[in-house]
Amino acid sequence: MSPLHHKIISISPLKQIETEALLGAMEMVSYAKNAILFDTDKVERYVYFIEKGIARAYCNTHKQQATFWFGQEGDIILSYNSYIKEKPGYEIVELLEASQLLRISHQTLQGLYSKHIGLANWGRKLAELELIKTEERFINQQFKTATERYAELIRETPTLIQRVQLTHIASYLGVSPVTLSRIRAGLK
Amino acid sequence: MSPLHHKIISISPLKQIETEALLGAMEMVSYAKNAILFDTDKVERYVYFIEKGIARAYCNTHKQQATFWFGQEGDIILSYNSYIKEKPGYEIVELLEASQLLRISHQTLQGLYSKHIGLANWGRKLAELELIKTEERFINQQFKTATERYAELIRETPTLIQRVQLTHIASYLGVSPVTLSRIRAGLK
DNA sequence: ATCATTTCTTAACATTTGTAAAGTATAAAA
DNA sequence: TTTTATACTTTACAAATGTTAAGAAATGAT
Repeated sequence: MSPLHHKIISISPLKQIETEALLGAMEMVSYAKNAILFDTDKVERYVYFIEKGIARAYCNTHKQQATFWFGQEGDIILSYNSYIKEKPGYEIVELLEASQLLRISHQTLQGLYSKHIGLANWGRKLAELELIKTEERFINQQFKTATERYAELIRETPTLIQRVQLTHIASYLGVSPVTLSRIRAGLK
Repeated sequence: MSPLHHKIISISPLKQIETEALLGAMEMVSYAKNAILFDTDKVERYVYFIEKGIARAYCNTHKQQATFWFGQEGDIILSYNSYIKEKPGYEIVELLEASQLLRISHQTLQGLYSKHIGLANWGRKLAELELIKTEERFINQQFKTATERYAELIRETPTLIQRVQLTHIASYLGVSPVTLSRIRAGLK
């Protein structure tokens, strides 16, 4: 069992049969660098877990690409908007490197949720963990300065800076590339 | 069955026995105006639904009270941080009016989740819906101006402005009270 | 009703951030 | 390698926001 498999099933305690049902329903897919995984105006049919690669989610606002999420190995890629509301998502997900992803269709997952109580609680825990992450990022975004957030980013995900171009980091931090340059110059 | 009860059980399809188990485990509690519902450094034991009243969640940052959430009738009050991690939350929840809340203990809820698959999926849906809300607010916060966000707030929750003082609204929008005054003056 | 307190607005000034443009560095392509 | 394109930094200036302080409005208490 791969580290990714292990991470997926350790989200919540599962019975043997539930583990097999979940992992058995997943398949590995490969994408080239710069591939668009999700696009706006499409209802996304799959949930993905990143085995290898890096992903970026962004919205197209007034003439800008507004980056609001990065995913690396072990992270989940999921349009909750598209998934819950069964409407086209507002986000675009792009793969910044050649990537390998583990995927499972929403339809299959729904079937598993309605059959196995362990998997229903697994899905609950998954959503709850994602919610905490989003909530923490929201609070950080609103009440810390861009300088503090950049320092945190370096501390907590130092590899990200090396793998992602700074224009995307700037957008993610909610400042212009110029301001990010000034922040970086000031921290030296 | 009250409108709040109805809203709670319509989150996800439940069997009769599940509906009864969930609603039967809830109790109504009353709080005075300005009561502190959650405090930092305490692990919160209950989840609340607002029957009547209005609530505000905030963090204490460098000399500021940073408001990041308001709840009104029908909304859920839940410290996911405290709940999932079983650690003290970072947030304080204050009731801005005399309030009536429906509550259920985390412990009871966990028991229901492990017994009834319908309730496990109800809890999943609940977390997923909260996640979408948080995600949307995050994106709004990062990529819209304070003026746009204030206009949206008036459009979508007009009663909020009347029930909550503007310093809290300003904090919620991520700007100073002075800037909010300027925004309001500009929209006339 | 009157007084005291709190909240909101307005103004002046300082600071920060964005925009535009130029230059430098890096990476990709021929 | 040379050329081309892209990404990053720096500068100068404009626009927006924060801070402080003062006055107006609203609220609460006696």
